[in-house]
Amino acid sequence: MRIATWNVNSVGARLPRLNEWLELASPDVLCLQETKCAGDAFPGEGAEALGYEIATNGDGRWNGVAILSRVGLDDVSLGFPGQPPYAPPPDEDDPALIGAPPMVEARAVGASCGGVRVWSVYVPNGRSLDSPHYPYKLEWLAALRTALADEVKAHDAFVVTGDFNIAPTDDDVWDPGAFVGSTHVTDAERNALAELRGLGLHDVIPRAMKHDTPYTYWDYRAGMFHKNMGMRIDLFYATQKLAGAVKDAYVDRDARKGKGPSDHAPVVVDVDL
DNA sequence: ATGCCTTATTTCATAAGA
Repeated sequence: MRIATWNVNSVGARLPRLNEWLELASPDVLCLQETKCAGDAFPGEGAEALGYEIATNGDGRWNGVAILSRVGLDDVSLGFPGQPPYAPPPDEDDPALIGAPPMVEARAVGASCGGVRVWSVYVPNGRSLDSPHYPYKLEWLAALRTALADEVKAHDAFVVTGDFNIAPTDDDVWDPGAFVGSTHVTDAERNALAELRGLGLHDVIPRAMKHDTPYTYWDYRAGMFHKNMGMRIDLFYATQKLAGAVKDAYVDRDARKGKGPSDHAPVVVDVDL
């Protein structure tokens, strides 16, 4: 069984690359993040023609997650119990936003696929350490851990995967010095990952395919992909049952090349259950 | 080696991404 995750940075803009990649890599389950489309607007005809069922959770312009599966798609959860809304402080300069209800964003979708409980997550970015988005990120991760505790107990074969927007160690960024004072590398964020692992989840680290650095994201700007100035922020956290069944795991950096790529590469994990 | 930013929208400018 092949399970993959990919932040596509808009499924609409990435549609030709996505459908091409589905045929090429032929995953049984594909978790998507940053689909950037409403749930009922997901352009899934190409995937369905290849035999995939699709579960989507979408907001529209931002966020958006999905699971594509050709090995069954049951017990779909849009978001998780207790998922906190994003509620920034009122913006005095924008009266239209004052009094707007806080919004639970489309950042998580769960489903049971071929005997594996799968969650596709897009963790909030955090933006900067002094932004309200940063405590939101930490709160979101704490709530995710609480919600998944029961799921991990209930499913031997379990994985939560996607764009965590956290580099687990300094080895997971090209230059730790460039991140001093930034999000994605703080002790608080890394502790949140450690808390998740504390549920009994294992970080399945993929092969890099090149450079011995299994980065999954490279900024579009300044040729950073070509200089291998990247980060490993797309993670695959699996129970022992699933992690112990892994036969191969790799970053498909070829998908980061060529015309119209996402800024993230897919992570592909092969398991023999 | 595979190319020097991209996305959707409040569109010819902006916010967000990480």
